[in-house]
Amino acid sequence: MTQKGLRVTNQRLAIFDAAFAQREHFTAEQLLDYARAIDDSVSRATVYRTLPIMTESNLLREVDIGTGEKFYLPNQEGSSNQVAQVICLDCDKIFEISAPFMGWYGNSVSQKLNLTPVTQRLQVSARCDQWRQTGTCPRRS
Amino acid sequence: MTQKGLRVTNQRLAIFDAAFAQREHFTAEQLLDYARAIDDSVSRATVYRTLPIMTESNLLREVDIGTGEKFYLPNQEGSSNQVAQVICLDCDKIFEISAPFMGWYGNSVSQKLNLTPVTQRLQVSARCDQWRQTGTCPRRS
DNA sequence: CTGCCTGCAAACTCTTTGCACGAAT
DNA sequence: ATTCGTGCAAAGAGTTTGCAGGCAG
Repeated sequence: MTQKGLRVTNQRLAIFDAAFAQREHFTAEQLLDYARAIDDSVSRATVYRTLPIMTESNLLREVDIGTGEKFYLPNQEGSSNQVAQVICLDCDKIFEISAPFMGWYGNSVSQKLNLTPVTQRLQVSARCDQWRQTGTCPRRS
Repeated sequence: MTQKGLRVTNQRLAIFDAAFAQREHFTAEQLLDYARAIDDSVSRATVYRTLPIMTESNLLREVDIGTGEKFYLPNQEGSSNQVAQVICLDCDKIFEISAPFMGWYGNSVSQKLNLTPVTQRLQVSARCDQWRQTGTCPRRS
């Protein structure tokens, strides 16, 4: 791990383990809780200093849905950047959906400006009809 | 303007005029400056209280590109919600591009979850090759 | 040992809000 | 006269940073 001059500390290990144990989106504050359950010496500052390292290494993906706080998700192997987020307005859950057409779309849209696309995000806010009627959210990816 | 119990104040007029005079994206802070040039009694609080009124009335469109601050743009007539934002990573400019197929994509992605799409956003980050080579950004919508 | 890493707390940015005054209807 | 709108300043949420000490290498 010293490849890039990064040191292996107990705090970083706890944060890494906590992050990779998650199967759903989490916030910085939640990650702090999870990491402290492993090593209670982890501080908020270290979490905030470690998150950029992990996202820049493509270990985590950062998801900003415009709610003030950022969400993170472990980057599964094989998960590309061709992913759309569907946010359910009824249960506030974030679903990640494969969107293979997005690459083409980003290209087509960028070409009009003579630009080269780097990243692209499709974000859909949606309602769950079943939830509104029955009070239960049947489909949870 | 009293249709909805809203009062016509000099501050609101200044903010409205300042907003509609813009042809590019602006922030709340910039709008404060512009409005104060018209009526220097306008306060930051009033700008922040007026912006939600204008976006909910569809007079302005709110654009969040995940940089911490929100951007706003006067809603031109005929501009639909089928619009994608292309952010140039070199000049930080935000381009609004018509994206007529977005509705279909939102549907297709939501259907996998049995959800009904409400709003959708496509955001592309891109590089300007010409800017990186020549130092000038030739294409500006 | 050296220098990166850490916790703490303060600082920062953007936005929201409580309060008493002021102005539109 | 009534009620809504306003400025001010403080509060708030989420995130970043300066500093002195600590630990990996």
